Amino acid sequence: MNLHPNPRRESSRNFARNRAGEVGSDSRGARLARPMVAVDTVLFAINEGRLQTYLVELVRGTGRGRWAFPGGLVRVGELLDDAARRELRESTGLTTAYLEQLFTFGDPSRDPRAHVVSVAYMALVADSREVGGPGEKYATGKWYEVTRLPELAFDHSLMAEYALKRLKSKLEYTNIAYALLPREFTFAQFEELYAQILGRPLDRRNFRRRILAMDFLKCLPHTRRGPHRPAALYSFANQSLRFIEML
Amino acid sequence: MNLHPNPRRESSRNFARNRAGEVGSDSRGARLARPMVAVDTVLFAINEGRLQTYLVELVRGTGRGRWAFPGGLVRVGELLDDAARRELRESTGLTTAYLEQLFTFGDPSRDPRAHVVSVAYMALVADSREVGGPGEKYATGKWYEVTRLPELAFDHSLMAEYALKRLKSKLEYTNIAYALLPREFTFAQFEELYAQILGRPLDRRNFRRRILAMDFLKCLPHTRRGPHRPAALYSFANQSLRFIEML
DNA sequence: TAGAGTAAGTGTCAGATTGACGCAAAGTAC
DNA sequence: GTACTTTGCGTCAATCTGACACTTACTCTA
Repeated sequence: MNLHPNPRRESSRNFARNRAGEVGSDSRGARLARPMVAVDTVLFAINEGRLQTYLVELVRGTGRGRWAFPGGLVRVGELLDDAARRELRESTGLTTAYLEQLFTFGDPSRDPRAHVVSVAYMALVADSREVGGPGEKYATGKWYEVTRLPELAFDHSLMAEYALKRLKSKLEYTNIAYALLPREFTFAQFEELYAQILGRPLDRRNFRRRILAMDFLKCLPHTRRGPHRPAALYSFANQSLRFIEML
Repeated sequence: MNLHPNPRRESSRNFARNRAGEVGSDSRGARLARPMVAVDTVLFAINEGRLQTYLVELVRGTGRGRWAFPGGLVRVGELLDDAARRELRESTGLTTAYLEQLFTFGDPSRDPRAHVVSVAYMALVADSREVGGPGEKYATGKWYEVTRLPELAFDHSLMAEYALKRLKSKLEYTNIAYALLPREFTFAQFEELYAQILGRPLDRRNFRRRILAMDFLKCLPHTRRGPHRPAALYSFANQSLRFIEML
């Protein structure tokens, strides 16, 4: 990050030739004999109390007609995070979302057409209605419950698994839930979110005690009124990722 | 992972052209306008009771004379893990080591010569004496204490930070220490390893209680004899990564 | 062979945390 | 005002954690 372009730099072209030579080049020539770099993003949201993820239907290439997470090639000069954000914007219209790098999948056979190294991301949004159409690149875009995904293209089911695992574990020791909830919410909503993602019921009283001890929620002065007893409203003290102190 | 090369695949060349067109191509032509993919490996070992990491001195290019973690470009058709293993073998002679993917660094300015996306790995060896010379590619190879690293090339100090953080946290909830210890060891060695990596002293009695409760060590029938009271010898029940049950 | 030196090995107690458990309060709808 | 539904809270027992110091077992040397 603290690197400055060197004034006496070699040209990119020469560098490519050097490095490719260095690693032993492919018969088709050094310039083509390189894997490509892509990003793919697993986008999560809670819809009607269910954890869902956004899939797009592929129109081109081998995966045609199959479902996948939105993604695409990284451009030269582009940050990985920016590439993920750009692809997400192009395929969902989202301009802001929580975004986190997950893992990089590089098996040369993961895409039958070419060696594409894909950096997988996880993204979170609070309101799936912010997500527009699938853009021009894909046929359809659709939310699926994470427990009922269709068959996915490439190695995207691995990515799904990985993303869910990461989300689960970050729920336990960070305030990451802020990215999946509206600005104000009841404790019941909050608890349902945890139960839904962790995939198991939680004891209401113990859960409340544990969460309030973590001290990242603040109780708002007003309440949500409805057919039953009014519910206190809460919001997050920080709308950015915080790690909970663990000993 | 469960993808098979498609018999009716497009040629790699066409695919590259399609995809590059799809993302909006660079002025110098689609084929060159792609980031390169590299791997870099942060290798750890305990030497004389200190956590150290292996650095190589760069001979070519901009970083010449500076220190860096061993790494290099990924070849077409090569798994990322294999690339990391290959580079590690070429620069240290190591044929086996614990290896784990850490994070992918893709800032286009991280290498002033070209846009190189680097997948960082962490590797662990039990005995640094297994590590031979730096191979042909580098001028020198040397072990440095993690607390006293020289200035590093590229963004490698970020990688170092990242690797150390990962190692610390995995110590807490896995048996990863097996990869840094000889087959048999005393409890004192084990404790020193933790204290060294975590960077803080541990209470011997509490630590022993906690570790033995995790139940991944087995006490061997023989002891290490020396000038003082004989020490019981231990070894790991599993020589592969296990996660400790946490509620 | 006895005493000094050194590292190994062990137990307790107080305070904090966790998990199991059920009932009263506050609204709306009829 | 009664029924219904959701919210919101407290206690107890068991477990876990962190602080804390002395005894044991061996070697070396005088």
